[in-house]
Amino acid sequence: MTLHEVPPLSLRCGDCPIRHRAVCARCESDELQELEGIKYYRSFEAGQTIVWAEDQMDFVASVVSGIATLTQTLEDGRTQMVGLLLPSDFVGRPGLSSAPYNVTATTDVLMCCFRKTPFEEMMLRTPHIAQRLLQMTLDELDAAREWMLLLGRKTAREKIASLLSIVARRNASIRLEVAEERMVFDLPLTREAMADYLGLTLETVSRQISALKRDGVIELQGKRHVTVPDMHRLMSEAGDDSDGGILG
Amino acid sequence: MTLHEVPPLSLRCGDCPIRHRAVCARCESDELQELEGIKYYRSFEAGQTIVWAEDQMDFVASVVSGIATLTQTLEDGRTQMVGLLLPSDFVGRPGLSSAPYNVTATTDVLMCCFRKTPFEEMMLRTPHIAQRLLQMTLDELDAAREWMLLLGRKTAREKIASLLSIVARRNASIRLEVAEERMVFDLPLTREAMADYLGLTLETVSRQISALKRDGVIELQGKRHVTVPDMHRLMSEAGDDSDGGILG
DNA sequence: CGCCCATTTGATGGTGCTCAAAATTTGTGG
DNA sequence: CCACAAATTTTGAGCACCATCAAATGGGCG
Repeated sequence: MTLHEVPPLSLRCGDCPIRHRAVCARCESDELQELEGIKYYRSFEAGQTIVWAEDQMDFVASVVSGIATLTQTLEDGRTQMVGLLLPSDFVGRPGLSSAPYNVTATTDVLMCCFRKTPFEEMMLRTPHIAQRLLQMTLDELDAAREWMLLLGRKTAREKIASLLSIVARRNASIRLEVAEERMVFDLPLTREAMADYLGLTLETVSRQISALKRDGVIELQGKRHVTVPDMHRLMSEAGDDSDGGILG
Repeated sequence: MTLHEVPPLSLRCGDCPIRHRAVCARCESDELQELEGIKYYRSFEAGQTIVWAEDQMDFVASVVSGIATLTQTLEDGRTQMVGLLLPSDFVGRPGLSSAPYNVTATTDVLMCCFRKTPFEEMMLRTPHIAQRLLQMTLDELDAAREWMLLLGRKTAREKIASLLSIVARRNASIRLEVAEERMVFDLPLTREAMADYLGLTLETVSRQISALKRDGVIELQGKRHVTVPDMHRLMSEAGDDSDGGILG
Protein backbone atom coordinates (compact mmCIF):
# COMPACT_ATOMS: atom_id res chain seq x y z
CA MET A 1 0.00 0.00 0.00
CA THR A 2 1.24 3.47 -0.82
CA LEU A 3 2.28 5.66 2.06
CA HIS A 4 0.27 8.74 2.68
CA GLU A 5 2.09 11.95 1.87
CA VAL A 6 1.13 14.97 3.90
CA PRO A 7 0.85 17.99 1.59
CA PRO A 8 2.08 21.37 2.81
CA LEU A 9 -0.21 22.92 5.36
CA SER A 10 -0.78 25.90 3.15
CA LEU A 11 -1.72 25.44 -0.43
CA ARG A 12 -2.75 27.89 -3.11
CA CYS A 13 -6.23 27.06 -4.37
CA GLY A 14 -4.92 27.15 -7.92
CA ASP A 15 -2.59 24.25 -7.15
CA CYS A 16 -5.14 22.27 -5.17
CA PRO A 17 -5.54 18.64 -6.27
CA ILE A 18 -9.31 18.77 -5.78
CA ARG A 19 -9.70 22.17 -7.41
CA HIS A 20 -11.94 20.90 -10.21
CA ARG A 21 -14.18 18.56 -8.21
CA ALA A 22 -14.75 20.18 -4.81
CA VAL A 23 -17.31 22.71 -3.68
CA CYS A 24 -15.12 25.44 -5.19
CA ALA A 25 -15.06 23.81 -8.62
CA ARG A 26 -17.05 26.54 -10.37
CA CYS A 27 -15.36 29.48 -8.69
CA GLU A 28 -13.58 32.19 -10.68
CA SER A 29 -10.17 33.35 -9.57
CA ASP A 30 -11.51 36.33 -7.62
CA GLU A 31 -13.87 34.00 -5.77
CA LEU A 32 -11.03 31.61 -5.03
CA GLN A 33 -9.08 34.51 -3.61
CA GLU A 34 -11.91 35.25 -1.21
CA LEU A 35 -12.05 31.60 -0.19
CA GLU A 36 -8.32 31.66 0.52
CA GLY A 37 -9.08 34.24 3.17
CA ILE A 38 -11.38 32.03 5.22
CA LYS A 39 -9.79 28.66 4.71
CA TYR A 40 -7.30 26.75 6.80
CA TYR A 41 -5.95 23.22 6.70
CA ARG A 42 -6.24 20.53 9.35
CA SER A 43 -4.82 17.06 9.22
CA PHE A 44 -6.00 13.97 11.05
CA GLU A 45 -4.33 10.66 11.66
CA ALA A 46 -5.85 7.36 10.67
CA GLY A 47 -8.39 6.31 13.28
CA GLN A 48 -8.91 9.79 14.69
CA THR A 49 -12.39 11.24 15.09
CA ILE A 50 -12.86 14.42 13.06
CA VAL A 51 -16.29 15.36 14.42
CA TRP A 52 -18.36 13.79 17.18
CA ALA A 53 -22.08 13.39 16.58
CA GLU A 54 -24.11 16.26 18.04
CA ASP A 55 -21.00 18.31 18.75
CA GLN A 56 -21.00 21.93 17.77
CA MET A 57 -19.25 22.22 14.43
CA ASP A 58 -17.88 25.66 13.65
CA PHE A 59 -16.55 24.81 10.22
CA VAL A 60 -17.41 23.10 6.99
CA ALA A 61 -14.72 21.41 4.95
CA SER A 62 -13.56 19.54 1.88
CA VAL A 63 -11.58 16.33 2.02
CA VAL A 64 -8.30 17.07 0.23
CA SER A 65 -6.68 13.66 0.63
CA GLY A 66 -7.40 10.44 2.46
CA ILE A 67 -10.65 8.70 3.33
CA ALA A 68 -13.15 9.43 6.07
CA THR A 69 -16.43 7.84 7.08
CA LEU A 70 -19.78 9.11 8.34
CA THR A 71 -21.36 6.74 10.85
CA GLN A 72 -24.53 6.64 12.91
CA THR A 73 -24.97 4.44 15.94
CA LEU A 74 -27.79 3.11 18.10
CA GLU A 75 -27.49 3.29 21.89
CA ASP A 76 -26.50 -0.35 22.19
CA GLY A 77 -23.54 0.17 19.88
CA ARG A 78 -24.83 -1.13 16.57
CA THR A 79 -23.29 1.16 13.98
CA GLN A 80 -24.03 1.86 10.34
CA MET A 81 -21.85 3.76 7.95
CA VAL A 82 -23.97 6.35 6.13
CA GLY A 83 -21.32 8.06 4.05
CA LEU A 84 -17.88 7.40 2.61
CA LEU A 85 -15.91 10.62 2.14
CA LEU A 86 -13.31 10.70 -0.60
CA PRO A 87 -11.08 13.50 -1.81
CA SER A 88 -13.21 16.47 -2.93
CA ASP A 89 -16.24 15.41 -0.84
CA PHE A 90 -17.82 18.01 1.40
CA VAL A 91 -18.44 17.77 5.15
CA GLY A 92 -20.83 19.83 7.21
CA ARG A 93 -24.15 21.44 6.75
CA PRO A 94 -24.51 25.12 6.04
CA GLY A 95 -27.35 26.48 8.14
CA LEU A 96 -27.11 23.89 10.87
CA SER A 97 -24.61 23.81 13.68
CA SER A 98 -24.49 20.09 14.33
CA ALA A 99 -25.13 16.78 12.69
CA PRO A 100 -26.03 13.36 14.11
CA TYR A 101 -22.98 11.68 12.56
CA ASN A 102 -19.53 10.73 13.67
CA VAL A 103 -16.90 11.68 11.11
CA THR A 104 -13.83 9.48 11.40
CA ALA A 105 -10.54 9.40 9.49
CA THR A 106 -9.99 5.93 8.01
CA THR A 107 -6.60 6.83 6.59
CA ASP A 108 -4.58 9.95 7.33
CA VAL A 109 -6.76 12.80 6.16
CA LEU A 110 -6.13 16.38 5.13
CA MET A 111 -9.10 18.70 5.22
CA CYS A 112 -9.57 22.15 3.79
CA CYS A 113 -11.76 23.89 6.38
CA PHE A 114 -13.81 27.06 6.06
CA ARG A 115 -15.04 28.94 9.08
CA LYS A 116 -18.76 28.36 9.12
CA THR A 117 -20.22 31.85 9.35
CA PRO A 118 -18.01 33.49 6.71
CA PHE A 119 -18.61 30.54 4.42
CA GLU A 120 -22.38 30.78 4.82
CA GLU A 121 -22.28 34.50 4.11
CA MET A 122 -20.13 34.00 1.08
CA MET A 123 -22.45 31.28 -0.18
CA LEU A 124 -25.36 33.71 -0.19
CA ARG A 125 -23.34 36.11 -2.33
CA THR A 126 -21.74 33.51 -4.58
CA PRO A 127 -24.09 31.39 -6.69
CA HIS A 128 -21.15 29.40 -8.05
CA ILE A 129 -20.63 27.85 -4.63
CA ALA A 130 -24.29 27.18 -3.91
CA GLN A 131 -24.78 25.70 -7.38
CA ARG A 132 -21.86 23.34 -7.00
CA LEU A 133 -22.93 22.32 -3.51
CA LEU A 134 -26.43 21.56 -4.76
CA GLN A 135 -25.06 19.38 -7.52
CA MET A 136 -22.81 17.52 -5.09
CA THR A 137 -25.65 17.04 -2.62
CA LEU A 138 -27.92 15.65 -5.33
CA ASP A 139 -25.16 13.21 -6.30
CA GLU A 140 -24.83 12.12 -2.70
CA LEU A 141 -28.57 11.64 -2.44
CA ASP A 142 -28.53 9.39 -5.50
CA ALA A 143 -25.67 7.41 -3.98
CA ALA A 144 -27.53 7.12 -0.67
CA ARG A 145 -30.56 5.74 -2.47
CA GLU A 146 -28.58 3.12 -4.33
CA TRP A 147 -27.07 2.22 -0.98
CA MET A 148 -30.56 1.85 0.48
CA LEU A 149 -31.41 -0.70 -2.20
CA LEU A 150 -28.25 -2.58 -1.27
CA LEU A 151 -29.00 -2.51 2.46
CA GLY A 152 -32.65 -3.43 2.14
CA ARG A 153 -32.69 -6.04 -0.58
CA LYS A 154 -29.32 -7.53 -1.43
CA THR A 155 -27.85 -10.77 -0.08
CA ALA A 156 -24.51 -10.76 1.72
CA ARG A 157 -22.71 -12.00 -1.39
CA GLU A 158 -24.33 -9.35 -3.56
CA LYS A 159 -23.45 -6.68 -1.02
CA ILE A 160 -19.77 -7.61 -1.11
CA ALA A 161 -19.73 -7.81 -4.89
CA SER A 162 -21.42 -4.40 -5.06
CA LEU A 163 -18.86 -2.83 -2.74
CA LEU A 164 -15.96 -4.27 -4.70
CA SER A 165 -17.41 -3.06 -7.96
CA ILE A 166 -17.98 0.43 -6.55
CA VAL A 167 -14.41 0.66 -5.28
CA ALA A 168 -13.06 -0.67 -8.57
CA ARG A 169 -14.94 1.83 -10.68
CA ARG A 170 -14.14 4.73 -8.41
CA ASN A 171 -10.48 3.83 -8.54
CA ALA A 172 -10.58 3.88 -12.31
CA SER A 173 -12.32 7.24 -12.39
CA ILE A 174 -9.83 8.82 -9.99
CA ARG A 175 -6.97 7.65 -12.16
CA LEU A 176 -8.90 8.83 -15.22
CA GLU A 177 -8.74 5.35 -16.69
CA VAL A 178 -11.51 3.56 -18.48
CA ALA A 179 -12.94 0.57 -16.68
CA GLU A 180 -11.59 -2.65 -18.12
CA GLU A 181 -12.23 -6.35 -17.97
CA ARG A 182 -9.37 -6.89 -15.54
CA MET A 183 -8.95 -4.48 -12.67
CA VAL A 184 -6.56 -4.25 -9.74
CA PHE A 185 -7.01 -2.08 -6.67
CA ASP A 186 -6.58 -1.76 -2.91
CA LEU A 187 -9.45 -1.94 -0.47
CA PRO A 188 -9.39 1.24 1.60
CA LEU A 189 -11.49 -0.33 4.38
CA THR A 190 -10.99 -2.89 7.13
CA ARG A 191 -13.34 -5.85 7.31
CA GLU A 192 -15.14 -4.15 10.16
CA ALA A 193 -15.60 -0.92 8.19
CA MET A 194 -16.89 -2.96 5.26
CA ALA A 195 -19.35 -4.65 7.60
CA ASP A 196 -20.56 -1.27 8.88
CA TYR A 197 -20.90 -0.09 5.30
CA LEU A 198 -22.93 -3.11 4.24
CA GLY A 199 -25.05 -3.79 7.30
CA LEU A 200 -23.33 -7.13 7.99
CA THR A 201 -21.05 -8.59 10.64
CA LEU A 202 -17.34 -8.70 9.96
CA GLU A 203 -17.42 -12.50 10.03
CA THR A 204 -19.96 -12.58 7.23
CA VAL A 205 -17.85 -10.12 5.23
CA SER A 206 -14.82 -12.34 5.64
CA ARG A 207 -16.72 -15.49 4.68
CA GLN A 208 -18.23 -13.95 1.56
CA ILE A 209 -14.88 -12.57 0.42
CA SER A 210 -13.41 -16.05 0.84
CA ALA A 211 -16.32 -17.48 -1.13
CA LEU A 212 -15.83 -15.03 -4.01
CA LYS A 213 -12.17 -15.96 -4.02
CA ARG A 214 -12.96 -19.70 -4.04
CA ASP A 215 -15.34 -19.14 -6.95
CA GLY A 216 -12.71 -17.24 -8.95
CA VAL A 217 -14.61 -13.96 -9.00
CA ILE A 218 -11.69 -12.21 -7.33
CA GLU A 219 -8.05 -12.92 -6.47
CA LEU A 220 -6.32 -11.65 -3.35
CA GLN A 221 -2.71 -10.63 -2.80
CA GLY A 222 -2.57 -10.11 0.93
CA LYS A 223 -5.71 -8.91 2.73
CA ARG A 224 -6.28 -5.68 0.91
CA HIS A 225 -4.96 -5.99 -2.63
CA VAL A 226 -7.65 -7.24 -4.99
CA THR A 227 -7.58 -8.39 -8.60
CA VAL A 228 -10.80 -8.75 -10.53
CA PRO A 229 -10.15 -10.89 -13.60
CA ASP A 230 -13.59 -10.24 -15.12
CA MET A 231 -15.53 -7.12 -14.19
CA HIS A 232 -18.65 -8.36 -15.98
CA ARG A 233 -18.69 -11.41 -13.76
CA LEU A 234 -18.29 -9.28 -10.64
CA MET A 235 -21.02 -6.91 -11.71
CA SER A 236 -23.46 -9.68 -12.40
CA GLU A 237 -22.69 -11.05 -8.94
CA ALA A 238 -23.65 -7.61 -7.60
CA GLY A 239 -27.16 -8.14 -8.83
CA ASP A 240 -28.24 -4.67 -9.96
CA ASP A 241 -28.13 -5.11 -13.70
CA SER A 242 -26.25 -7.48 -15.88
CA ASP A 243 -24.33 -4.75 -17.64
CA GLY A 244 -24.63 -1.08 -16.92
CA GLY A 245 -22.62 -0.36 -20.03
CA ILE A 246 -19.70 0.58 -17.83
CA LEU A 247 -17.14 -1.33 -19.80
CA GLY A 248 -15.97 -0.38 -23.27
CA MET B 1 -60.28 7.46 5.69
CA THR B 2 -60.92 10.89 4.26
CA LEU B 3 -61.71 11.12 0.60
CA HIS B 4 -59.21 12.88 -1.55
CA GLU B 5 -60.44 16.21 -2.87
CA VAL B 6 -59.10 17.28 -6.24
CA PRO B 7 -58.17 20.97 -6.09
CA PRO B 8 -58.91 23.15 -9.11
CA LEU B 9 -56.50 22.52 -11.96
CA SER B 10 -55.34 26.08 -11.91
CA LEU B 11 -54.28 27.67 -8.68
CA ARG B 12 -52.70 31.00 -7.89
CA CYS B 13 -49.35 30.50 -6.18
CA GLY B 14 -50.44 32.88 -3.47
CA ASP B 15 -53.26 30.51 -2.51
CA CYS B 16 -51.20 27.34 -2.79
CA PRO B 17 -51.37 25.06 0.26
CA ILE B 18 -47.66 24.24 0.00
CA ARG B 19 -46.59 27.83 -0.67
CA HIS B 20 -44.46 28.11 2.47
CA ARG B 21 -42.76 24.68 2.35
CA ALA B 22 -42.12 23.87 -1.32
CA VAL B 23 -39.22 24.78 -3.57
CA CYS B 24 -40.84 28.19 -4.09
CA ALA B 25 -40.99 28.94 -0.37
CA ARG B 26 -38.49 31.80 -0.45
CA CYS B 27 -39.72 33.41 -3.64
CA GLU B 28 -40.90 37.01 -3.71
CA SER B 29 -44.14 37.86 -5.48
CA ASP B 30 -42.42 38.82 -8.72
CA GLU B 31 -40.59 35.51 -8.71
CA LEU B 32 -43.83 33.67 -8.06
CA GLN B 33 -45.34 35.44 -11.01
CA GLU B 34 -42.57 34.18 -13.24
CA LEU B 35 -43.10 30.66 -11.90
CA GLU B 36 -46.81 30.91 -12.73
CA GLY B 37 -45.76 31.28 -16.35
CA ILE B 38 -43.98 27.93 -16.55
CA LYS B 39 -46.10 25.83 -14.25
CA TYR B 40 -49.00 23.50 -14.96
CA TYR B 41 -50.90 20.98 -12.87
CA ARG B 42 -51.22 17.26 -13.42
CA SER B 43 -53.22 14.81 -11.35
CA PHE B 44 -52.66 11.10 -10.95
CA GLU B 45 -54.91 8.39 -9.58
CA ALA B 46 -53.90 6.10 -6.75
CA GLY B 47 -51.72 3.32 -8.10
CA GLN B 48 -50.72 5.16 -11.26
CA THR B 49 -47.06 5.49 -12.25
CA ILE B 50 -45.96 9.13 -12.44
CA VAL B 51 -42.49 8.51 -13.90
CA TRP B 52 -40.87 5.29 -15.09
CA ALA B 53 -37.24 4.72 -14.19
CA GLU B 54 -34.84 5.80 -16.93
CA ASP B 55 -37.60 7.53 -18.88
CA GLN B 56 -36.91 10.96 -20.21
CA MET B 57 -38.42 13.44 -17.80
CA ASP B 58 -39.14 16.84 -19.28
CA PHE B 59 -40.40 18.41 -16.07
CA VAL B 60 -39.65 18.80 -12.41
CA ALA B 61 -42.48 19.11 -9.91
CA SER B 62 -43.76 19.63 -6.39
CA VAL B 63 -46.27 17.34 -4.73
CA VAL B 64 -49.27 19.52 -3.90
CA SER B 65 -51.44 16.88 -2.31
CA GLY B 66 -51.40 13.11 -1.86
CA ILE B 67 -48.56 10.68 -1.34
CA ALA B 68 -46.12 9.22 -3.84
CA THR B 69 -43.20 6.83 -3.55
CA LEU B 70 -39.77 6.53 -5.13
CA THR B 71 -38.74 2.92 -5.70
CA GLN B 72 -35.75 1.13 -7.14
CA THR B 73 -35.84 -2.48 -8.30
CA LEU B 74 -33.41 -5.26 -9.11
CA GLU B 75 -33.89 -7.28 -12.28
CA ASP B 76 -35.46 -10.18 -10.44
CA GLY B 77 -38.17 -7.95 -9.04
CA ARG B 78 -36.91 -7.23 -5.55
CA THR B 79 -37.94 -3.66 -4.86
CA GLN B 80 -36.88 -1.10 -2.29
CA MET B 81 -38.60 2.16 -1.59
CA VAL B 82 -36.00 4.95 -1.51
CA GLY B 83 -38.21 7.96 -0.97
CA LEU B 84 -41.61 8.85 0.39
CA LEU B 85 -42.98 12.00 -1.21
CA LEU B 86 -45.38 14.12 0.81
CA PRO B 87 -47.03 17.43 0.00
CA SER B 88 -44.34 20.08 -0.73
CA ASP B 89 -41.68 17.50 -1.62
CA PHE B 90 -39.80 17.97 -4.87
CA VAL B 91 -39.44 15.49 -7.74
CA GLY B 92 -36.86 15.53 -10.47
CA ARG B 93 -33.29 16.52 -10.87
CA PRO B 94 -32.29 19.79 -12.44
CA GLY B 95 -29.38 19.15 -14.76
CA LEU B 96 -30.20 15.53 -15.48
CA SER B 97 -32.83 14.26 -17.86
CA SER B 98 -33.62 10.96 -16.20
CA ALA B 99 -33.47 9.21 -12.87
CA PRO B 100 -33.22 5.52 -11.97
CA TYR B 101 -36.41 5.59 -9.88
CA ASN B 102 -40.03 4.75 -10.41
CA VAL B 103 -42.31 7.42 -9.04
CA THR B 104 -45.73 6.03 -8.15
CA ALA B 105 -48.87 7.62 -6.75
CA THR B 106 -49.92 5.85 -3.53
CA THR B 107 -53.03 7.97 -3.11
CA ASP B 108 -54.52 10.33 -5.66
CA VAL B 109 -51.84 12.92 -6.26
CA LEU B 110 -51.79 16.47 -7.56
CA MET B 111 -48.49 17.76 -8.84
CA CYS B 112 -47.37 21.25 -9.69
CA CYS B 113 -45.04 20.74 -12.67
CA PHE B 114 -42.48 23.11 -14.17
CA ARG B 115 -41.11 22.61 -17.65
CA LYS B 116 -37.56 21.53 -17.15
CA THR B 117 -35.55 23.89 -19.30
CA PRO B 118 -37.31 27.10 -18.26
CA PHE B 119 -37.08 26.02 -14.63
CA GLU B 120 -33.35 25.35 -14.90
CA GLU B 121 -32.77 28.71 -16.52
CA MET B 122 -34.82 30.46 -13.89
CA MET B 123 -32.89 28.66 -11.15
CA LEU B 124 -29.63 30.10 -12.42
CA ARG B 125 -31.08 33.59 -12.22
CA THR B 126 -32.99 33.12 -8.96
CA PRO B 127 -30.92 32.30 -5.87
CA HIS B 128 -34.07 32.00 -3.76
CA ILE B 129 -35.03 28.86 -5.64
CA ALA B 130 -31.57 27.29 -5.62
CA GLN B 131 -31.15 28.08 -1.93
CA ARG B 132 -34.44 26.48 -1.00
CA LEU B 133 -33.76 23.44 -3.17
CA LEU B 134 -30.38 22.98 -1.51
CA GLN B 135 -31.95 23.11 1.93
CA MET B 136 -34.62 20.58 0.93
CA THR B 137 -32.03 18.28 -0.63
CA LEU B 138 -29.89 18.38 2.51
CA ASP B 139 -32.96 17.48 4.57
CA GLU B 140 -33.68 14.56 2.28
CA LEU B 141 -30.10 13.41 2.56
CA ASP B 142 -30.35 13.42 6.35
CA ALA B 143 -33.58 11.44 6.13
CA ALA B 144 -31.98 8.97 3.72
CA ARG B 145 -29.12 8.43 6.15
CA GLU B 146 -31.41 7.75 9.08
CA TRP B 147 -33.23 5.34 6.81
CA MET B 148 -29.92 3.60 6.04
CA LEU B 149 -29.37 3.01 9.75
CA LEU B 150 -32.84 1.48 9.93
CA LEU B 151 -32.27 -0.76 6.90
CA GLY B 152 -28.81 -1.91 7.89
CA ARG B 153 -29.05 -2.39 11.61
CA LYS B 154 -32.56 -2.53 13.01
CA THR B 155 -34.62 -5.65 13.73
CA ALA B 156 -37.99 -6.18 12.08
CA ARG B 157 -39.82 -5.08 15.24
CA GLU B 158 -37.69 -1.95 15.51
CA LYS B 159 -38.26 -1.16 11.85
CA ILE B 160 -42.03 -1.28 12.28
CA ALA B 161 -41.91 0.79 15.45
CA SER B 162 -39.69 3.33 13.70
CA LEU B 163 -42.07 3.63 10.77
CA LEU B 164 -45.08 4.07 13.05
CA SER B 165 -43.29 6.72 15.06
CA ILE B 166 -42.23 8.60 11.91
CA VAL B 167 -45.77 8.61 10.55
CA ALA B 168 -47.19 9.67 13.93
CA ARG B 169 -44.80 12.60 14.29
CA ARG B 170 -45.25 13.72 10.71
CA ASN B 171 -49.00 13.65 11.15
CA ALA B 172 -48.71 15.87 14.18
CA SER B 173 -46.44 18.32 12.39
CA ILE B 174 -48.75 18.58 9.37
CA ARG B 175 -51.67 19.37 11.65
CA LEU B 176 -49.42 21.76 13.55
CA GLU B 177 -50.08 19.89 16.76
CA VAL B 178 -47.57 19.06 19.43
CA ALA B 179 -46.71 15.40 19.76
CA GLU B 180 -48.48 13.88 22.74
CA GLU B 181 -48.44 10.74 24.82
CA ARG B 182 -51.46 9.33 23.00
CA MET B 183 -51.63 9.65 19.24
CA VAL B 184 -54.09 8.51 16.60
CA PHE B 185 -53.45 8.38 12.87
CA ASP B 186 -54.01 6.52 9.61
CA LEU B 187 -51.30 4.51 7.90
CA PRO B 188 -50.93 5.84 4.36
CA LEU B 189 -49.28 2.64 3.13
CA THR B 190 -50.33 -0.93 2.36
CA ARG B 191 -48.50 -3.78 4.06
CA GLU B 192 -46.58 -4.36 0.87
CA ALA B 193 -45.52 -0.71 0.62
CA MET B 194 -44.44 -0.84 4.25
CA ALA B 195 -42.39 -3.93 3.46
CA ASP B 196 -40.74 -2.16 0.53
CA TYR B 197 -40.02 0.79 2.75
CA LEU B 198 -38.46 -1.30 5.50
CA GLY B 199 -36.64 -3.95 3.51
CA LEU B 200 -38.88 -6.75 4.80
CA THR B 201 -41.47 -9.12 3.38
CA LEU B 202 -45.13 -8.25 3.80
CA GLU B 203 -45.63 -11.35 5.96
CA THR B 204 -43.02 -10.14 8.42
CA VAL B 205 -44.62 -6.69 8.49
CA SER B 206 -47.98 -8.24 9.28
CA ARG B 207 -46.56 -10.48 12.00
CA GLN B 208 -44.68 -7.66 13.72
CA ILE B 209 -47.70 -5.37 13.66
CA SER B 210 -49.72 -8.15 15.25
CA ALA B 211 -46.99 -8.60 17.86
CA LEU B 212 -46.95 -4.88 18.74
CA LYS B 213 -50.72 -5.06 19.10
CA ARG B 214 -50.53 -8.15 21.33
CA ASP B 215 -47.97 -6.36 23.49
CA GLY B 216 -50.15 -3.27 23.87
CA VAL B 217 -47.76 -0.92 22.10
CA ILE B 218 -50.43 -0.04 19.53
CA GLU B 219 -54.16 -0.54 19.06
CA LEU B 220 -55.81 -1.08 15.71
CA GLN B 221 -59.23 -0.05 14.45
CA GLY B 222 -59.46 -1.74 11.09
CA LYS B 223 -56.24 -2.34 9.15
CA ARG B 224 -55.12 1.22 8.72
CA HIS B 225 -56.30 3.24 11.72
CA VAL B 226 -53.73 3.20 14.52
CA THR B 227 -53.82 4.36 18.13
CA VAL B 228 -50.60 4.72 20.09
CA PRO B 229 -51.42 4.90 23.79
CA ASP B 230 -47.85 5.77 24.84
CA MET B 231 -45.48 7.41 22.39
CA HIS B 232 -42.51 6.97 24.73
CA ARG B 233 -43.09 3.25 24.69
CA LEU B 234 -43.29 3.18 20.90
CA MET B 235 -40.16 5.26 20.53
CA SER B 236 -38.15 3.08 22.84
CA GLU B 237 -39.30 0.08 20.78
CA ALA B 238 -37.89 1.90 17.74
CA GLY B 239 -34.45 1.65 19.24
CA ASP B 240 -32.76 4.89 18.18
CA ASP B 241 -32.72 6.72 21.46
CA SER B 242 -34.88 6.40 24.49
CA ASP B 243 -36.27 9.91 24.22
CA GLY B 244 -35.39 12.36 21.49
CA GLY B 245 -37.07 15.08 23.50
CA ILE B 246 -39.95 15.00 21.02
CA LEU B 247 -42.68 15.03 23.64
CA GLY B 248 -43.47 18.00 25.84
C1' DC C 1 10.86 -14.04 19.17
C1' DG C 2 6.58 -12.69 21.17
C1' DC C 3 2.85 -9.57 21.41
C1' DC C 4 -1.08 -7.34 19.33
C1' DC C 5 -4.34 -6.79 16.04
C1' DA C 6 -6.89 -8.02 11.96
C1' DT C 7 -8.71 -11.75 9.74
C1' DT C 8 -10.23 -16.44 8.96
C1' DT C 9 -12.62 -20.49 10.10
C1' DG C 10 -15.83 -23.38 12.80
C1' DA C 11 -20.20 -24.71 15.30
C1' DT C 12 -24.69 -23.48 16.53
C1' DG C 13 -28.95 -20.98 16.86
C1' DG C 14 -32.39 -17.35 15.75
C1' DT C 15 -34.54 -14.04 12.82
C1' DG C 16 -36.85 -13.35 8.97
C1' DC C 17 -37.88 -15.55 4.27
C1' DT C 18 -40.48 -18.94 1.50
C1' DC C 19 -44.36 -21.47 0.43
C1' DA C 20 -49.06 -22.30 1.57
C1' DA C 21 -53.66 -21.65 3.17
C1' DA C 22 -57.15 -19.33 5.84
C1' DA C 23 -59.45 -15.06 7.11
C1' DT C 24 -60.90 -10.54 6.28
C1' DT C 25 -61.93 -6.57 3.51
C1' DT C 26 -63.22 -4.43 -0.84
C1' DG C 27 -65.41 -4.21 -5.02
C1' DT C 28 -69.04 -5.79 -8.53
C1' DG C 29 -73.22 -7.06 -10.53
C1' DG C 30 -77.61 -9.23 -10.18
C1' DC D 1 -79.21 -5.84 -0.19
C1' DC D 2 -76.94 -9.90 -0.90
C1' DA D 3 -73.90 -13.15 -3.36
C1' DC D 4 -69.73 -13.77 -5.33
C1' DA D 5 -65.10 -12.58 -6.86
C1' DA D 6 -60.80 -10.23 -6.18
C1' DA D 7 -57.53 -8.21 -3.36
C1' DT D 8 -55.41 -7.55 0.99
C1' DT D 9 -54.07 -9.25 5.30
C1' DT D 10 -53.29 -12.73 8.72
C1' DT D 11 -51.58 -17.02 10.30
C1' DG D 12 -48.92 -21.39 10.00
C1' DA D 13 -44.91 -24.66 9.13
C1' DG D 14 -40.31 -25.30 7.72
C1' DC D 15 -35.98 -23.81 6.39
C1' DA D 16 -32.00 -20.70 4.81
C1' DC D 17 -29.16 -17.15 5.67
C1' DC D 18 -26.75 -14.60 8.53
C1' DA D 19 -25.56 -13.47 13.52
C1' DT D 20 -23.37 -15.00 17.58
C1' DC D 21 -19.91 -17.04 20.23
C1' DA D 22 -15.49 -19.16 20.15
C1' DA D 23 -11.02 -20.49 18.67
C1' DA D 24 -7.29 -20.66 15.30
C1' DT D 25 -4.34 -18.37 11.91
C1' DG D 26 -1.55 -14.85 10.02
C1' DG D 27 0.93 -10.38 9.62
C1' DG D 28 3.29 -6.29 11.36
C1' DC D 29 6.39 -4.37 14.63
C1' DG D 30 8.75 -3.61 18.84
